[in-house]
Amino acid sequence: MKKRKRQPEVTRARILEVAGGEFVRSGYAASGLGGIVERAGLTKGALFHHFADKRTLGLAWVSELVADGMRVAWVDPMADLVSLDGLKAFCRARLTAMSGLVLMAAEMGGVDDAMAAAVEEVFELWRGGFAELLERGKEAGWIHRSIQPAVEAPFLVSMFSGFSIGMRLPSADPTRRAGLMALDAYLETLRAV
Amino acid sequence: MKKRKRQPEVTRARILEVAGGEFVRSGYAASGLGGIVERAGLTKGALFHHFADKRTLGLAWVSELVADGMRVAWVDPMADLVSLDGLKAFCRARLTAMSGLVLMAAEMGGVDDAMAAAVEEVFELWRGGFAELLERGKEAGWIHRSIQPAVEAPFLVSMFSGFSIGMRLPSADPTRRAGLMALDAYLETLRAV
DNA sequence: AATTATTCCTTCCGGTTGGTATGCAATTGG
DNA sequence: CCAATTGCATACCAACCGGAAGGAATAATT
Repeated sequence: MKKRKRQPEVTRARILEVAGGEFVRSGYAASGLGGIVERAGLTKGALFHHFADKRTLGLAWVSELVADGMRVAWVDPMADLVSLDGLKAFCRARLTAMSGLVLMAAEMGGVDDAMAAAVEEVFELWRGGFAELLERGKEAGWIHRSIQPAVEAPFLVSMFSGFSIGMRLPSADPTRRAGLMALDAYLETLRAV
Repeated sequence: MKKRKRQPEVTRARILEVAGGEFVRSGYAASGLGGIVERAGLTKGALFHHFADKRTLGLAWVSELVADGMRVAWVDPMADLVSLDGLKAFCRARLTAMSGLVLMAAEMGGVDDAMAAAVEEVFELWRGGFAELLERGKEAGWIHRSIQPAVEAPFLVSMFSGFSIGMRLPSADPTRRAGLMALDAYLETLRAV
């Protein structure tokens, strides 16, 4: 059982992971490639072998890791939700799970079109997940018939984006808790009568 | 009537304004001081005369211009709202008015404590404005009695933060419009019966 | 075994960044 | 009217940035 000494995809994944960590912590622009490769225990040579430039690295992170994270943290688990109370608990638990994506969205808005498009795709995944869930909930009878999934989904995504931002700030705990209460109250409006 | 050649506070205000524009467009980290003074038609000498360093500049922008903008764009006009329909129209019109603040919040979250605190203060202004408005609406009878202003306000602020992020992305128009429809529907739940 | 291609590292570079040192004109105070 | 201070510009710098070039090690192919 010999250990491979060159494992390209492992190295690539490692770079992506460390870079993503930096992006989430400090933002894209504030993250230096030097710091990234240092944390990864590599050098710039390795980085530039796997990624053409910083933009490509950021792009790969969004469309690979973040997109996967979206599926794993939101879209897939939603398939298991079978009640409004389940949805409420789920939302509460996942509140900040996408703060990296939201940060990227804020930063890339008017700066880099390709990046903004990649971010938008992940948001579309998110919205799609919610829409599908709501549709299922209507059929199963625990979401009110008057709810239009395609209308409510973008609203939900905006909301969770906003919460993700808020969680990055040093808000007082009562304020945070109040937000969660109101979130619950809103989700309650989706309930079938 | 001689024109003054040195107008310190005008210069200072100009720097703040231009810097803020850059921060909003590209983010704080991605905004270079060189570009800022160039756009302002000044030099670094002027900038560093008025501000100790980049952090101080950013801090001053948030706690002066952004805070004032919050009052002018949200808090003050809220005093004139006397109906839920008025509130709905107002919210629609102001959707993106604070995208700069939100961006700053996202970027500064875990990076700079002082900056995050300054941003948090502006968010607190925002929440306070909503809370006061809802309180007044309850007394005036166009907000439902069951609404707790201190609970709903943080939720509203999170929502609008999220919408501000979304507006920076190249989302399809139907998606945007759907979000607005759902926003209206949510605001409707605040109405007195 | 020899050759070739891939993977990763070392080293370096030009440009840009935030920031400083200094000089001098405009203003202000006495 | 003169000295002191303020307001801003010029010139400059060290550090860091993203990125290029090319060499060494490993894997694949023959």
